[in-house]
Amino acid sequence: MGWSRDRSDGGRRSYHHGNLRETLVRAALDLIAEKGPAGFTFADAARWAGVSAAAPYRHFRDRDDLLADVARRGFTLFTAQLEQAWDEGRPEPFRAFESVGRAYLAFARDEPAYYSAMFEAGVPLDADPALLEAADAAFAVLRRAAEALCARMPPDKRPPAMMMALHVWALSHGIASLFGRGDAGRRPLPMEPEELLEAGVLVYLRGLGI
Amino acid sequence: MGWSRDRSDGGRRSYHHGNLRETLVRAALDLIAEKGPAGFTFADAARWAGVSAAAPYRHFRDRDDLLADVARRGFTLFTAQLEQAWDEGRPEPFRAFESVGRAYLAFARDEPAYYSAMFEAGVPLDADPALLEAADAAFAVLRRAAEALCARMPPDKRPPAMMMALHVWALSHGIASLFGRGDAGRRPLPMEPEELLEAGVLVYLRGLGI
DNA sequence: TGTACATCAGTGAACGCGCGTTCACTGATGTAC
DNA sequence: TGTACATCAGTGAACGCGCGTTCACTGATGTAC
Repeated sequence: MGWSRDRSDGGRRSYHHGNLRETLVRAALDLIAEKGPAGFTFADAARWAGVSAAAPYRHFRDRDDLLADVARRGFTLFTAQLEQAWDEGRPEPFRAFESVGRAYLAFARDEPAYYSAMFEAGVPLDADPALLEAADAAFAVLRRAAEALCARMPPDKRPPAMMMALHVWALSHGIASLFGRGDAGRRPLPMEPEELLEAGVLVYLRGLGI
Repeated sequence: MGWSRDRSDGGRRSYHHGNLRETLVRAALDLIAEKGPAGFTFADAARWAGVSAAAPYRHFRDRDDLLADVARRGFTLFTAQLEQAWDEGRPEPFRAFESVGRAYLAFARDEPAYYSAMFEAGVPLDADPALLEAADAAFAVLRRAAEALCARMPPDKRPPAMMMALHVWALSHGIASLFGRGDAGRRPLPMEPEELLEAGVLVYLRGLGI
Protein backbone atom coordinates (compact mmCIF):
# COMPACT_ATOMS: atom_id res chain seq x y z
CA MET A 1 0.00 0.00 0.00
CA GLY A 2 1.10 3.59 0.46
CA TRP A 3 0.84 6.73 -1.57
CA SER A 4 2.66 6.28 -4.76
CA ARG A 5 3.85 9.82 -5.22
CA ASP A 6 5.24 10.81 -1.88
CA ARG A 7 6.94 14.11 -2.01
CA SER A 8 10.39 14.60 -0.65
CA ASP A 9 9.08 16.59 2.31
CA GLY A 10 8.92 13.59 4.61
CA GLY A 11 5.62 12.02 5.61
CA ARG A 12 3.37 14.32 3.62
CA ARG A 13 1.34 12.48 1.06
CA SER A 14 0.09 13.91 -2.15
CA TYR A 15 -3.53 14.68 -2.66
CA HIS A 16 -3.87 11.85 -5.12
CA HIS A 17 -3.41 8.35 -3.96
CA GLY A 18 -2.16 7.11 -7.27
CA ASN A 19 -2.80 3.48 -6.52
CA LEU A 20 -6.15 3.36 -4.86
CA ARG A 21 -7.69 0.63 -6.96
CA GLU A 22 -4.98 -1.83 -6.01
CA THR A 23 -5.03 -0.67 -2.43
CA LEU A 24 -8.76 -1.28 -2.18
CA VAL A 25 -8.28 -4.82 -3.41
CA ARG A 26 -5.63 -5.39 -0.76
CA ALA A 27 -8.00 -3.90 1.77
CA ALA A 28 -10.77 -6.24 0.72
CA LEU A 29 -8.45 -9.24 1.02
CA ASP A 30 -7.33 -8.18 4.44
CA LEU A 31 -10.85 -7.58 5.64
CA ILE A 32 -12.14 -10.84 4.17
CA ALA A 33 -9.35 -12.70 5.90
CA GLU A 34 -10.35 -11.03 9.12
CA LYS A 35 -14.13 -11.16 9.05
CA GLY A 36 -15.19 -13.26 6.12
CA PRO A 37 -16.48 -12.19 2.73
CA ALA A 38 -19.76 -10.90 4.12
CA GLY A 39 -18.16 -9.12 7.00
CA PHE A 40 -16.65 -6.12 5.32
CA THR A 41 -18.18 -2.99 3.91
CA PHE A 42 -17.27 -0.51 1.26
CA ALA A 43 -16.66 2.05 3.97
CA ASP A 44 -14.36 -0.41 5.73
CA ALA A 45 -12.25 -0.75 2.65
CA ALA A 46 -12.01 3.02 2.28
CA ARG A 47 -10.98 3.41 5.89
CA TRP A 48 -8.39 0.68 5.53
CA ALA A 49 -6.96 2.47 2.51
CA GLY A 50 -6.93 5.75 4.37
CA VAL A 51 -9.22 7.62 2.01
CA SER A 52 -12.64 9.15 2.38
CA ALA A 53 -15.72 6.96 2.10
CA ALA A 54 -16.55 8.49 -1.26
CA ALA A 55 -13.23 7.72 -2.90
CA PRO A 56 -13.86 4.06 -3.78
CA TYR A 57 -16.72 5.10 -6.04
CA ARG A 58 -14.14 6.43 -8.49
CA HIS A 59 -12.93 2.85 -8.99
CA PHE A 60 -15.76 0.45 -8.26
CA ARG A 61 -19.47 0.72 -8.79
CA ASP A 62 -20.18 -0.77 -5.39
CA ARG A 63 -19.07 -3.37 -2.92
CA ASP A 64 -20.11 -6.28 -5.13
CA ASP A 65 -18.08 -4.88 -7.96
CA LEU A 66 -15.01 -4.76 -5.75
CA LEU A 67 -15.65 -8.29 -4.51
CA ALA A 68 -16.03 -9.58 -8.06
CA ASP A 69 -12.72 -8.01 -8.96
CA VAL A 70 -11.08 -9.71 -6.00
CA ALA A 71 -12.54 -13.04 -7.13
CA ARG A 72 -11.32 -12.49 -10.67
CA ARG A 73 -7.80 -11.74 -9.53
CA GLY A 74 -7.98 -14.77 -7.28
CA PHE A 75 -8.88 -17.05 -10.16
CA THR A 76 -6.03 -15.66 -12.21
CA LEU A 77 -3.53 -16.30 -9.44
CA PHE A 78 -5.06 -19.72 -8.80
CA THR A 79 -4.75 -20.65 -12.47
CA ALA A 80 -1.09 -19.65 -12.50
CA GLN A 81 -0.34 -21.78 -9.47
CA LEU A 82 -2.18 -24.82 -10.77
CA GLU A 83 -0.49 -24.33 -14.12
CA GLN A 84 2.90 -24.23 -12.47
CA ALA A 85 2.15 -27.34 -10.44
CA TRP A 86 0.99 -29.23 -13.50
CA ASP A 87 3.99 -28.04 -15.50
CA GLU A 88 2.58 -29.65 -18.63
CA GLY A 89 2.69 -33.06 -17.04
CA ARG A 90 6.34 -33.04 -16.12
CA PRO A 91 8.12 -35.00 -14.96
CA GLU A 92 5.35 -37.52 -15.41
CA PRO A 93 1.55 -37.06 -15.56
CA PHE A 94 0.69 -39.07 -12.49
CA ARG A 95 3.09 -37.19 -10.24
CA ALA A 96 2.22 -33.88 -11.83
CA PHE A 97 -1.46 -34.58 -11.19
CA GLU A 98 -0.87 -35.04 -7.50
CA SER A 99 1.16 -31.90 -7.50
CA VAL A 100 -1.89 -30.07 -8.83
CA GLY A 101 -3.93 -31.40 -5.93
CA ARG A 102 -1.39 -30.15 -3.44
CA ALA A 103 -1.30 -26.79 -5.17
CA TYR A 104 -5.08 -26.59 -4.86
CA LEU A 105 -4.98 -27.06 -1.10
CA ALA A 106 -1.96 -24.84 -0.73
CA PHE A 107 -3.85 -22.05 -2.40
CA ALA A 108 -6.87 -22.53 -0.18
CA ARG A 109 -4.66 -22.48 2.89
CA ASP A 110 -2.31 -19.68 1.92
CA GLU A 111 -4.89 -17.43 0.29
CA PRO A 112 -8.06 -18.02 2.28
CA ALA A 113 -9.31 -14.56 1.44
CA TYR A 114 -9.05 -15.12 -2.28
CA TYR A 115 -10.52 -18.57 -1.86
CA SER A 116 -13.50 -17.19 0.03
CA ALA A 117 -14.15 -14.54 -2.56
CA MET A 118 -13.91 -17.10 -5.33
CA PHE A 119 -15.97 -19.91 -3.90
CA GLU A 120 -17.85 -18.87 -0.83
CA ALA A 121 -18.89 -15.28 -1.24
CA GLY A 122 -21.70 -16.11 -3.62
CA VAL A 123 -20.33 -13.82 -6.31
CA PRO A 124 -22.35 -14.57 -9.43
CA LEU A 125 -19.91 -15.75 -12.07
CA ASP A 126 -21.95 -14.64 -15.00
CA ALA A 127 -22.17 -11.05 -13.87
CA ASP A 128 -18.77 -10.31 -15.35
CA PRO A 129 -17.41 -12.00 -18.48
CA ALA A 130 -13.84 -11.48 -17.33
CA LEU A 131 -14.64 -13.24 -14.08
CA LEU A 132 -16.24 -16.16 -15.84
CA GLU A 133 -13.27 -16.46 -18.15
CA ALA A 134 -10.83 -16.42 -15.24
CA ALA A 135 -12.81 -19.11 -13.44
CA ASP A 136 -12.97 -21.25 -16.56
CA ALA A 137 -9.24 -20.96 -17.05
CA ALA A 138 -8.63 -22.41 -13.60
CA PHE A 139 -10.85 -25.40 -14.24
CA ALA A 140 -9.28 -25.85 -17.66
CA VAL A 141 -5.97 -26.68 -16.01
CA LEU A 142 -7.60 -29.49 -14.09
CA ARG A 143 -9.36 -30.77 -17.17
CA ARG A 144 -6.22 -30.75 -19.25
CA ALA A 145 -4.38 -32.64 -16.55
CA ALA A 146 -7.17 -35.20 -16.43
CA GLU A 147 -7.06 -35.57 -20.19
CA ALA A 148 -3.35 -36.18 -20.14
CA LEU A 149 -3.80 -38.92 -17.57
CA CYS A 150 -6.64 -40.51 -19.50
CA ALA A 151 -4.64 -40.46 -22.69
CA ARG A 152 -2.19 -42.88 -21.18
CA MET A 153 -4.80 -45.54 -20.78
CA PRO A 154 -5.88 -48.02 -23.41
CA PRO A 155 -8.59 -46.31 -25.48
CA ASP A 156 -11.27 -48.87 -24.66
CA LYS A 157 -11.11 -48.22 -20.92
CA ARG A 158 -10.57 -44.49 -20.83
CA PRO A 159 -12.81 -42.73 -18.34
CA PRO A 160 -14.31 -39.40 -19.36
CA ALA A 161 -11.70 -36.81 -18.51
CA MET A 162 -14.33 -34.21 -17.77
CA MET A 163 -15.91 -36.36 -15.09
CA MET A 164 -12.56 -37.15 -13.60
CA ALA A 165 -11.68 -33.47 -13.41
CA LEU A 166 -14.98 -32.70 -11.73
CA HIS A 167 -14.46 -35.44 -9.15
CA VAL A 168 -11.01 -34.24 -8.24
CA TRP A 169 -12.19 -30.66 -8.12
CA ALA A 170 -15.11 -31.51 -5.87
CA LEU A 171 -12.95 -33.61 -3.57
CA SER A 172 -10.35 -30.87 -3.34
CA HIS A 173 -12.94 -28.21 -2.74
CA GLY A 174 -14.73 -30.33 -0.18
CA ILE A 175 -11.55 -30.95 1.77
CA ALA A 176 -10.45 -27.35 1.47
CA SER A 177 -13.71 -25.92 2.62
CA LEU A 178 -14.39 -28.40 5.40
CA PHE A 179 -10.89 -28.81 6.81
CA GLY A 180 -8.45 -26.59 5.03
CA ARG A 181 -9.28 -23.12 6.21
CA GLY A 182 -8.00 -21.23 9.16
CA ASP A 183 -11.36 -19.81 10.21
CA ALA A 184 -13.79 -20.64 12.92
CA GLY A 185 -15.85 -22.95 10.74
CA ARG A 186 -13.10 -25.50 10.32
CA ARG A 187 -13.63 -29.05 11.46
CA PRO A 188 -10.92 -30.89 13.32
CA LEU A 189 -9.16 -33.60 11.34
CA PRO A 190 -6.93 -36.48 12.44
CA MET A 191 -4.50 -35.77 9.62
CA GLU A 192 -3.29 -33.04 7.32
CA PRO A 193 -5.72 -32.00 4.61
CA GLU A 194 -2.99 -32.63 2.05
CA GLU A 195 -2.62 -36.23 3.17
CA LEU A 196 -6.35 -36.74 3.06
CA LEU A 197 -6.57 -35.41 -0.47
CA GLU A 198 -3.57 -37.32 -1.70
CA ALA A 199 -4.92 -40.57 -0.29
CA GLY A 200 -8.33 -39.88 -1.79
CA VAL A 201 -6.95 -39.16 -5.23
CA LEU A 202 -4.78 -42.27 -5.07
CA VAL A 203 -7.73 -44.48 -4.26
CA TYR A 204 -9.79 -42.78 -6.91
CA LEU A 205 -7.18 -43.23 -9.62
CA ARG A 206 -6.73 -46.85 -8.67
CA GLY A 207 -10.45 -47.25 -9.04
CA LEU A 208 -10.16 -45.87 -12.53
CA GLY A 209 -7.41 -48.35 -13.28
CA ILE A 210 -4.72 -45.71 -13.67
CA MET B 1 -46.53 -19.79 11.34
CA GLY B 2 -49.34 -17.93 12.95
CA TRP B 3 -50.42 -17.08 16.42
CA SER B 4 -51.05 -20.18 18.38
CA ARG B 5 -53.86 -18.95 20.53
CA ASP B 6 -56.18 -17.24 18.17
CA ARG B 7 -59.34 -16.25 19.84
CA SER B 8 -62.69 -17.07 18.35
CA ASP B 9 -63.29 -13.44 17.43
CA GLY B 10 -61.98 -13.79 13.91
CA GLY B 11 -58.64 -12.35 12.85
CA ARG B 12 -57.69 -10.85 16.19
CA ARG B 13 -54.55 -12.34 17.57
CA SER B 14 -53.70 -12.61 21.19
CA TYR B 15 -51.08 -10.42 22.76
CA HIS B 16 -48.75 -13.35 23.15
CA HIS B 17 -47.43 -15.09 20.13
CA GLY B 18 -47.12 -18.42 21.83
CA ASN B 19 -44.76 -19.87 19.30
CA LEU B 20 -42.28 -17.15 18.56
CA ARG B 21 -39.13 -19.16 18.99
CA GLU B 22 -40.15 -21.64 16.31
CA THR B 23 -41.44 -18.86 14.11
CA LEU B 24 -38.13 -17.04 14.29
CA VAL B 25 -36.33 -20.16 13.18
CA ARG B 26 -38.69 -20.46 10.21
CA ALA B 27 -38.06 -16.81 9.48
CA ALA B 28 -34.32 -17.33 9.53
CA LEU B 29 -34.61 -20.28 7.15
CA ASP B 30 -36.77 -18.30 4.79
CA LEU B 31 -34.47 -15.32 4.84
CA ILE B 32 -31.34 -17.43 4.43
CA ALA B 33 -32.92 -19.14 1.44
CA GLU B 34 -33.64 -15.74 -0.01
CA LYS B 35 -30.50 -13.78 0.71
CA GLY B 36 -27.91 -16.13 2.08
CA PRO B 37 -26.81 -16.71 5.66
CA ALA B 38 -25.12 -13.33 5.90
CA GLY B 39 -27.96 -11.46 4.31
CA PHE B 40 -30.51 -11.42 7.05
CA THR B 41 -30.72 -9.45 10.23
CA PHE B 42 -32.30 -9.92 13.61
CA ALA B 43 -34.73 -7.16 12.76
CA ASP B 44 -35.60 -8.93 9.52
CA ALA B 45 -36.53 -12.05 11.40
CA ALA B 46 -38.72 -10.08 13.77
CA ARG B 47 -40.47 -8.36 10.90
CA TRP B 48 -41.01 -11.67 9.14
CA ALA B 49 -42.58 -13.07 12.30
CA GLY B 50 -44.77 -10.01 12.66
CA VAL B 51 -43.47 -8.94 16.05
CA SER B 52 -41.60 -5.92 17.30
CA ALA B 53 -37.83 -5.73 16.89
CA ALA B 54 -37.35 -6.24 20.59
CA ALA B 55 -39.32 -9.46 20.83
CA PRO B 56 -36.61 -11.86 19.57
CA TYR B 57 -34.43 -10.92 22.54
CA ARG B 58 -36.77 -12.92 24.74
CA HIS B 59 -35.69 -16.06 22.89
CA PHE B 60 -32.20 -15.55 21.48
CA ARG B 61 -29.23 -13.64 22.77
CA ASP B 62 -28.52 -12.24 19.34
CA ARG B 63 -28.46 -13.05 15.65
CA ASP B 64 -25.59 -15.51 16.00
CA ASP B 65 -27.45 -17.37 18.68
CA LEU B 66 -30.43 -17.74 16.37
CA LEU B 67 -28.22 -18.85 13.51
CA ALA B 68 -26.51 -21.44 15.69
CA ASP B 69 -29.90 -22.81 16.66
CA VAL B 70 -30.86 -23.09 13.01
CA ALA B 71 -27.63 -24.96 12.31
CA ARG B 72 -28.23 -27.28 15.24
CA ARG B 73 -31.74 -28.11 14.06
CA GLY B 74 -30.35 -28.63 10.58
CA PHE B 75 -27.82 -31.16 11.78
CA THR B 76 -30.49 -33.01 13.66
CA LEU B 77 -32.70 -33.23 10.60
CA PHE B 78 -29.72 -34.13 8.45
CA THR B 79 -28.76 -36.94 10.80
CA ALA B 80 -32.26 -38.34 10.69
CA GLN B 81 -32.30 -38.36 6.91
CA LEU B 82 -28.87 -39.97 6.58
CA GLU B 83 -29.89 -42.47 9.23
CA GLN B 84 -33.02 -43.34 7.32
CA ALA B 85 -31.09 -43.71 4.06
CA TRP B 86 -28.52 -45.96 5.68
CA ASP B 87 -31.23 -48.00 7.37
CA GLU B 88 -28.61 -49.97 9.25
CA GLY B 89 -27.11 -51.24 6.04
CA ARG B 90 -30.29 -52.70 4.59
CA PRO B 91 -30.91 -54.23 2.22
CA GLU B 92 -27.18 -54.51 1.67
CA PRO B 93 -24.33 -52.25 2.80
CA PHE B 94 -23.11 -51.29 -0.63
CA ARG B 95 -26.50 -50.16 -1.85
CA ALA B 96 -27.30 -48.54 1.46
CA PHE B 97 -24.05 -46.59 1.27
CA GLU B 98 -24.98 -45.12 -2.07
CA SER B 99 -28.35 -44.28 -0.69
CA VAL B 100 -26.62 -42.25 2.01
CA GLY B 101 -24.77 -40.31 -0.67
CA ARG B 102 -28.01 -39.53 -2.46
CA ALA B 103 -29.59 -38.48 0.81
CA TYR B 104 -26.68 -36.12 1.40
CA LEU B 105 -27.22 -34.34 -1.89
CA ALA B 106 -30.97 -34.41 -1.53
CA PHE B 107 -30.65 -32.60 1.76
CA ALA B 108 -28.35 -29.97 0.29
CA ARG B 109 -30.76 -29.43 -2.56
CA ASP B 110 -34.03 -29.56 -0.66
CA GLU B 111 -32.85 -27.67 2.40
CA PRO B 112 -30.36 -25.17 1.09
CA ALA B 113 -31.06 -22.82 3.95
CA TYR B 114 -30.26 -25.42 6.57
CA TYR B 115 -27.25 -26.49 4.57
CA SER B 116 -25.96 -22.94 4.42
CA ALA B 117 -26.39 -22.42 8.12
CA MET B 118 -24.64 -25.71 8.84
CA PHE B 119 -21.69 -25.49 6.50
CA GLU B 120 -21.32 -22.07 5.00
CA ALA B 121 -22.37 -19.52 7.54
CA GLY B 122 -19.17 -19.83 9.53
CA VAL B 123 -21.03 -20.70 12.72
CA PRO B 124 -18.37 -21.81 15.19
CA LEU B 125 -19.19 -25.37 16.16
CA ASP B 126 -17.56 -25.23 19.55
CA ALA B 127 -19.58 -22.25 20.70
CA ASP B 128 -22.47 -24.51 21.63
CA PRO B 129 -22.02 -28.05 22.94
CA ALA B 130 -25.44 -29.06 21.63
CA LEU B 131 -24.46 -27.87 18.18
CA LEU B 132 -21.21 -29.77 18.25
CA GLU B 133 -23.03 -32.88 19.37
CA ALA B 134 -25.58 -32.57 16.58
CA ALA B 135 -22.84 -32.12 13.98
CA ASP B 136 -20.94 -35.10 15.32
CA ALA B 137 -24.04 -37.25 15.16
CA ALA B 138 -24.40 -36.53 11.45
CA PHE B 139 -20.85 -37.51 10.71
CA ALA B 140 -21.21 -40.58 12.88
CA VAL B 141 -23.77 -42.00 10.47
CA LEU B 142 -21.27 -41.75 7.65
CA ARG B 143 -18.55 -43.31 9.74
CA ARG B 144 -20.72 -46.19 10.82
CA ALA B 145 -21.70 -46.85 7.24
CA ALA B 146 -18.05 -46.83 6.21
CA GLU B 147 -17.23 -49.23 9.00
CA ALA B 148 -19.92 -51.63 7.89
CA LEU B 149 -18.54 -51.61 4.38
CA CYS B 150 -14.99 -52.12 5.57
CA ALA B 151 -16.03 -54.98 7.78
CA ARG B 152 -17.00 -56.98 4.73
CA MET B 153 -13.49 -56.94 3.37
CA PRO B 154 -10.74 -59.39 4.29
CA PRO B 155 -9.08 -58.03 7.43
CA ASP B 156 -5.67 -57.67 5.83
CA LYS B 157 -6.86 -55.24 3.19
CA ARG B 158 -9.36 -53.19 5.11
CA PRO B 159 -8.96 -49.47 4.56
CA PRO B 160 -9.36 -47.17 7.56
CA ALA B 161 -13.09 -46.51 7.84
CA MET B 162 -12.50 -43.05 9.22
CA MET B 163 -10.57 -42.00 6.17
CA MET B 164 -13.15 -43.46 3.89
CA ALA B 165 -15.92 -41.58 5.64
CA LEU B 166 -13.95 -38.34 5.36
CA HIS B 167 -13.38 -38.85 1.65
CA VAL B 168 -17.02 -39.48 0.93
CA TRP B 169 -18.05 -36.56 3.09
CA ALA B 170 -15.64 -34.21 1.36
CA LEU B 171 -16.68 -35.40 -2.09
CA SER B 172 -20.34 -35.00 -1.21
CA HIS B 173 -19.81 -31.59 0.30
CA GLY B 174 -17.69 -30.48 -2.61
CA ILE B 175 -20.31 -31.50 -5.14
CA ALA B 176 -23.12 -30.05 -3.08
CA SER B 177 -21.47 -26.72 -2.56
CA LEU B 178 -20.09 -26.31 -6.07
CA PHE B 179 -22.98 -27.70 -8.09
CA GLY B 180 -25.83 -28.67 -5.87
CA ARG B 181 -27.27 -25.40 -4.69
CA GLY B 182 -29.88 -23.27 -6.25
CA ASP B 183 -28.15 -19.95 -5.66
CA ALA B 184 -26.23 -17.62 -7.85
CA GLY B 185 -22.88 -19.14 -6.95
CA ARG B 186 -23.64 -22.45 -8.59
CA ARG B 187 -21.48 -23.72 -11.43
CA PRO B 188 -23.02 -25.29 -14.48
CA LEU B 189 -22.62 -29.02 -14.76
CA PRO B 190 -23.08 -31.41 -17.70
CA MET B 191 -24.92 -33.91 -15.51
CA GLU B 192 -26.95 -34.18 -12.34
CA PRO B 193 -25.01 -33.73 -9.12
CA GLU B 194 -26.39 -37.05 -7.95
CA GLU B 195 -24.94 -38.85 -10.96
CA LEU B 196 -21.60 -37.18 -10.44
CA LEU B 197 -21.49 -38.24 -6.81
CA GLU B 198 -22.65 -41.77 -7.49
CA ALA B 199 -20.03 -42.22 -10.21
CA GLY B 200 -17.35 -40.78 -7.94
CA VAL B 201 -18.22 -43.04 -5.05
CA LEU B 202 -18.31 -46.06 -7.35
CA VAL B 203 -14.84 -45.33 -8.70
CA TYR B 204 -13.59 -44.67 -5.20
CA LEU B 205 -14.94 -47.91 -3.80
CA ARG B 206 -13.52 -49.85 -6.70
CA GLY B 207 -10.18 -48.26 -5.92
CA LEU B 208 -10.52 -49.56 -2.38
CA GLY B 209 -11.25 -53.01 -3.72
CA ILE B 210 -14.82 -53.06 -2.42
C1' DT C 1 10.70 26.64 -20.81
C1' DG C 2 6.43 28.66 -19.26
C1' DT C 3 1.51 29.13 -19.18
C1' DA C 4 -3.39 27.99 -19.72
C1' DC C 5 -6.48 24.68 -19.41
C1' DA C 6 -8.82 20.03 -19.28
C1' DT C 7 -9.10 16.10 -16.79
C1' DC C 8 -8.50 13.12 -13.11
C1' DA C 9 -8.99 11.49 -8.46
C1' DG C 10 -9.47 12.88 -4.39
C1' DT C 11 -12.30 15.61 -0.11
C1' DG C 12 -15.78 16.42 3.30
C1' DA C 13 -20.32 17.51 4.40
C1' DA C 14 -24.76 15.97 4.11
C1' DC C 15 -28.82 12.92 3.74
C1' DG C 16 -31.91 9.16 4.81
C1' DC C 17 -31.98 4.61 6.46
C1' DG C 18 -32.05 0.44 9.06
C1' DC C 19 -29.85 -2.03 12.64
C1' DG C 20 -28.84 -3.41 17.41
C1' DT C 21 -30.04 -2.73 21.86
C1' DT C 22 -32.16 -1.01 26.11
C1' DC C 23 -36.01 0.33 28.82
C1' DA C 24 -40.17 0.92 31.35
C1' DC C 25 -44.33 -0.69 30.27
C1' DT C 26 -48.45 -3.94 29.82
C1' DG C 27 -51.51 -7.61 28.40
C1' DA C 28 -52.11 -12.59 28.98
C1' DT C 29 -51.44 -16.74 31.40
C1' DG C 30 -50.80 -19.87 35.20
C1' DT C 31 -51.23 -20.96 39.99
C1' DA C 32 -52.02 -20.82 45.11
C1' DC C 33 -55.46 -20.55 48.18
C1' DT D 1 -65.32 -21.61 41.63
C1' DG D 2 -63.36 -17.10 42.29
C1' DT D 3 -59.72 -13.98 43.36
C1' DA D 4 -55.04 -12.17 44.00
C1' DC D 5 -50.78 -12.26 42.46
C1' DA D 6 -46.37 -13.70 40.13
C1' DT D 7 -44.48 -14.53 35.93
C1' DC D 8 -44.05 -14.59 31.17
C1' DA D 9 -43.70 -12.66 26.60
C1' DG D 10 -44.88 -9.23 24.23
C1' DT D 11 -44.90 -3.57 22.91
C1' DG D 12 -43.20 0.79 21.32
C1' DA D 13 -40.34 4.58 21.91
C1' DA D 14 -35.81 5.92 22.11
C1' DC D 15 -30.77 6.06 21.46
C1' DG D 16 -26.39 6.05 19.07
C1' DC D 17 -24.16 4.20 15.18
C1' DG D 18 -22.31 3.15 10.73
C1' DC D 19 -23.45 2.44 6.04
C1' DG D 20 -24.40 3.74 1.26
C1' DT D 21 -24.66 7.33 -1.69
C1' DT D 22 -24.70 11.96 -3.71
C1' DC D 23 -22.85 16.46 -4.36
C1' DA D 24 -20.27 20.54 -5.22
C1' DC D 25 -15.77 21.23 -4.46
C1' DT D 26 -10.57 21.23 -5.12
C1' DG D 27 -5.80 19.87 -5.44
C1' DA D 28 -2.67 17.50 -8.60
C1' DT D 29 -1.36 16.00 -13.03
C1' DG D 30 -0.83 15.93 -17.95
C1' DT D 31 -0.78 18.27 -22.28
C1' DA D 32 -1.16 21.76 -26.10
C1' DC D 33 0.90 25.61 -27.64
